[in-house]
Amino acid sequence: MESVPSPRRVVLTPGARRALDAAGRLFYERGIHAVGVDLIATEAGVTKKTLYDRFGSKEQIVVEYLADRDERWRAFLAGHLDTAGDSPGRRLTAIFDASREWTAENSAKGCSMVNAHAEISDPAHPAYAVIVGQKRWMLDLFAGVCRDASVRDPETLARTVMLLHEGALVSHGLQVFPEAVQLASDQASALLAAAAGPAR
Amino acid sequence: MESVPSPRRVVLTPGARRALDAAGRLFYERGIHAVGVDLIATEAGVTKKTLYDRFGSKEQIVVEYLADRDERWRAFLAGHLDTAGDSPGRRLTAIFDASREWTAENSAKGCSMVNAHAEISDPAHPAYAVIVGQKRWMLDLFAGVCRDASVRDPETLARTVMLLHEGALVSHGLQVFPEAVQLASDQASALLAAAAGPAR
DNA sequence: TTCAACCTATACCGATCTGTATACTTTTGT
DNA sequence: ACAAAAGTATACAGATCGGTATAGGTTGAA
Repeated sequence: MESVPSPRRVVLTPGARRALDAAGRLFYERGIHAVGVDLIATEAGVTKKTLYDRFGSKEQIVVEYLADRDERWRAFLAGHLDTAGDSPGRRLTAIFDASREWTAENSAKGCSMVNAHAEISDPAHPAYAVIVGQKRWMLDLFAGVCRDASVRDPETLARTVMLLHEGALVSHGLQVFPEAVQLASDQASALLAAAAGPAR
Repeated sequence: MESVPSPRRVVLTPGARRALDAAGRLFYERGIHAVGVDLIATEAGVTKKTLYDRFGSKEQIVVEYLADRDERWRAFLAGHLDTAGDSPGRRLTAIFDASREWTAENSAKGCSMVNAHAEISDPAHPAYAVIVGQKRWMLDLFAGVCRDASVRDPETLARTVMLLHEGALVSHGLQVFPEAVQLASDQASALLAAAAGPAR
């Protein structure tokens, strides 16, 4: 039903999988340009030859890193949505619950897509599509929930929820204040209830 | 009244000023680690010796870049706030108006502090204080406005406005949808009005 | 006038970067 | 059993990195 956005061309052999895991951790924690391929190889316990036999270039490792992380996030989110039922309110809460758990476990430094975007200047870079694709997909997801809630202006509400969500990821990463995702969740739910309530 | 948070130790001679301007543009557009000191020197029309005589290290150039940008943003914002009067509603609008103009002119790739944070892993890095300092200062600014509005829970409202603001900067930088800052402004104003309205 | 501050020009250093080459070993499916 | 795939180990290439050294030129104020 849905087109798979992953531009993956790499077969993940055991060595490639370990390399991708190590690269993902290092890229996220230290930044993409600050991590060299030698370090990735050492941390993964593979040789540089294996890296280049599987991925071909560092750029491709970066693309796989983002595509893999996007894939895992969507699967994690799908697990939460599957148990949320059909109520728009519950579905919205499920999304933010997933974000709260995900950020607590895997996103102490904020959104990996936003962070990667900070280091990539060329819009023709293949990672760009992955980054922008996830954001557009999240906006579409919010829009679907808002449309199902029969609010007056679902697109505007979805965009506002998107602002709260993105703002929470940033605020969490920079530790501006605690429980940012929970606050965003509460405020988004309140907005949805206020917009859907009067129509009932 | 307010302590100046700038950790600046550098005298900005004409050559240093040109270097800092070039570094700022390059760091923001391409990322910090992707820009070498040779490129900065070439673009600024100075020699590397001048760079190191004035700044001492690339790390210090990074700190000056962020501190300078923070300083210019605060001055730009102060200009808008000075003409806004004392009304909390007008002051909030003035902040978002400033953000809207600033992002349109100087922040096509999102918040420079957030982007720099993505490339810095060590919390002991001197740039960290500048980055986190600006976010905390913005939150305090929102909190002051909300307190003046006599709303029930000014701290929570300020944090919510912060989420909208940060989310708008990210969404603008990633071009998730157009006019993100304007939407954040409208939503923040609506929240303030809703929270202050019933008490009047 | 003289001295210090500021600057250009150029060459260099050791380290690190992405990527490749060569030779050999292990695993795996048929 | 055998061949292809996947892996290790190591060395190396060319470029670029941050940073330094040396020598000389320009400017402005005491």
